[in-house]
Amino acid sequence: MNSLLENLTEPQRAAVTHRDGPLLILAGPGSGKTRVVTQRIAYLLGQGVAASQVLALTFTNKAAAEMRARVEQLVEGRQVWLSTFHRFGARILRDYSDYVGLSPNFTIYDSSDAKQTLRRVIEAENVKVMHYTPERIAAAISSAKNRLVTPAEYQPRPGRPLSQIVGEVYPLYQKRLLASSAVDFDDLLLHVAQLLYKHPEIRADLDSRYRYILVDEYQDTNRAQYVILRAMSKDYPNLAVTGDPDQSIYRWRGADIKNILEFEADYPAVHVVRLEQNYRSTKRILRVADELISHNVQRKQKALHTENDEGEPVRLTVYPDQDSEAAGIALEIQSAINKQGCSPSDFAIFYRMNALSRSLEKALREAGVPFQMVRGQEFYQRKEIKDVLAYCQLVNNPLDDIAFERTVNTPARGIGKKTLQRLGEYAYRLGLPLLGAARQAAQIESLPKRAAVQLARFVEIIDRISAVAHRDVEEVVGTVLEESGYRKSLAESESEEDQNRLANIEELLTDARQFDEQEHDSDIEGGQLEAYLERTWLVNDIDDWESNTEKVTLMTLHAAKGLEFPVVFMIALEQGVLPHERSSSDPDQLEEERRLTFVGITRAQHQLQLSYAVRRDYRGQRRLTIPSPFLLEMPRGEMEQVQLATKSFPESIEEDSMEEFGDDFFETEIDQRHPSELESEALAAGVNAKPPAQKPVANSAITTAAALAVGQEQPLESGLAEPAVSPDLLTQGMAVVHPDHGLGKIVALSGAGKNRRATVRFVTAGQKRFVIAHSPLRLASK
DNA sequence: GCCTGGGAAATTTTT
DNA sequence: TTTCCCAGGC
Repeated sequence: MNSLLENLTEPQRAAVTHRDGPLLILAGPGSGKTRVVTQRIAYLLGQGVAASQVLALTFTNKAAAEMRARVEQLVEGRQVWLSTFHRFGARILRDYSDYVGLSPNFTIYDSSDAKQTLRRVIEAENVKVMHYTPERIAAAISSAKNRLVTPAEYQPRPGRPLSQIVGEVYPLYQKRLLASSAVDFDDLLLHVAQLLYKHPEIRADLDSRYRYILVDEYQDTNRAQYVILRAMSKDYPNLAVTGDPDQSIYRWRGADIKNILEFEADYPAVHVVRLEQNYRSTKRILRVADELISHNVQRKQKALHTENDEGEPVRLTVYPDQDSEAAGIALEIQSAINKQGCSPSDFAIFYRMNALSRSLEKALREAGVPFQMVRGQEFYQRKEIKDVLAYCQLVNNPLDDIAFERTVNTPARGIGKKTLQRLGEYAYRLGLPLLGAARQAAQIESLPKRAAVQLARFVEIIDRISAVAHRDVEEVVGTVLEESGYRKSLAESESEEDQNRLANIEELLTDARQFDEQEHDSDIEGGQLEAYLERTWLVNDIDDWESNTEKVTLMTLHAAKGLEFPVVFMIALEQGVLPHERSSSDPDQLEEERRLTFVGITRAQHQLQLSYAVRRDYRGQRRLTIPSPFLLEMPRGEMEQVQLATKSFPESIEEDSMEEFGDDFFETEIDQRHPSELESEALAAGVNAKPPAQKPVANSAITTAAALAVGQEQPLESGLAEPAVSPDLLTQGMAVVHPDHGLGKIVALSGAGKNRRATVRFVTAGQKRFVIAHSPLRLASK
């Protein structure tokens, strides 16, 4: 046990060994916070606390997985409950579902299901929504739920049309969810919070069941989470929270930074530990981060320091456009791997929005650098996967109308809009779920005989699946595929797209089998299927991000929180991107964007490059950019600027041709300045600008390599391909070249003339669909 | 009832 | 640029 504490600093040890009473760990980035939390768990167990009395809550699945692995290392085989808040909420709700009006086998709707439900409600009740989209309304409802405002409590504000609509829709929406025995993500917290304050005996029970609660990223908790934690720490106030106000980046989801700023007021007996020594980054990186974040007003003063090396200057690189930004980074990584023996996993590239990753993917692929992208909700969100899972969902919860609607005519079995409308009316009148109504199809007068028969057949399918619902998930899924005819309909299809779907479905079977093998000790009463479904709803991907794989990591700044990498690239530090344009009006939101930037910077251990592009194409539009104001808030003395610009810069924005890549595309000096470059110029002047020739060797070598390669790329490509052809001349099986994806083969064609589309399978980039007339596809020459 | 094509709208971050 | 929705034709 003592060895457990040996390598800890004094404050770390204090946090680990604090036994009873509230504990606030203010942990700066890279201060060993996760280590402290996991060791604390081990310490408590070592002190004789039962594993079942410890509850550790995180915000994301990634963090939970990471922590679980570390705890497992420290105390093998001791099962502490460690999960995300939402998953915890789901488990609690299973036990107490009837208290909140749910059945124990309730469904969890993801945002698109929730949106769909909202649509149905608006439609059915004929609510006037004016110009407000379902998304806007959903966001407003979500925000109310996060603030713990129930439908009954919601007060529309006069003069706020959106709130008037929400006041009308929110209760209907909630009623609909309950009727389907479904919850949305927010309900997982809202219901639990209500349960706790409405039922003192349940509160007391849970409070004593979880005597030691640890919370990670406490700065990101919202009102509902706050109330849940308070309720469970009354009789046993052994609540240990860790967090860093400077890393609060989920305000938009209702996170209330006050929760952590006022923790000491909430728990007067609190013991506060500050972890301010950073073990991750170089002094220079840390100073840049520290100086930037000091521009925030809403924060707790913190003295970050490190005993690490001074390190290299933080680099600020200006690229002419996003493609050279991507190519430059890709080549730099490539050369570091080849020449310096770095591993691809040493590198990470962060961006503000997923939409910014495209150029990077392309550039890395072309450079032959392996990478992994962390994108939320990949696999389980695919249409075919959701279709198949919807059958399982309906079998698991027959009240689930969304699942019914999704499955009833997928694959097509002749049950159309009219039939569904009539069925819906009947169900609504009698207060039945759609599946229940379908069981009575023969008695619905408005339904033609044929439609009634089809519905009855569908009900039979569901019943046949239900018959095996208690078996292993793989068998359930397999039965769905057979009985529903889903597999057959895909297998019969000629299109490559459907073949792909088929492959995905096979993957789902594999996933189900793995689940059966690994999670067989599940203690959920509803059995395997329910446990599996819960995972598909709350875990965003089958294979989450892997830290020990030999790949470069691409992710959003939000996803990067809690991670660290030797070398970090942050792209698009541009006004409107970082900070995001939707945050510019509100000072609070601007502070959050600054924190987001802070989070990104502090992920870097040894090297950090910030970059922006002078012009950037975004949703089809070319824009000249303005450098992020955050760059001006960073200490210039710690930074060095690299400017890659072009002589032959297009004079007008309309000019959409990029063909003038020449040998002199990259210049080390700016000869002819584009108006927008004046901005970057001004910035450059302050930032220790050095002529590239005098830069450190490593940098200049890389820069030159990047410049050369990018400069040559274009002629190389065009040399390989023929000029564009008329769309109708393309036939299946033809070899084509795409500037982004390289060589591919046409596997399917549809439409004609300028609407003719081609599905192309690329050698390296997988399968893509194009409108030929608008695509840069060329015939490959022999 | 089903499918296709055309047009319009919407684009942050995650459970 | 992509995605979603709807109308119209088969």
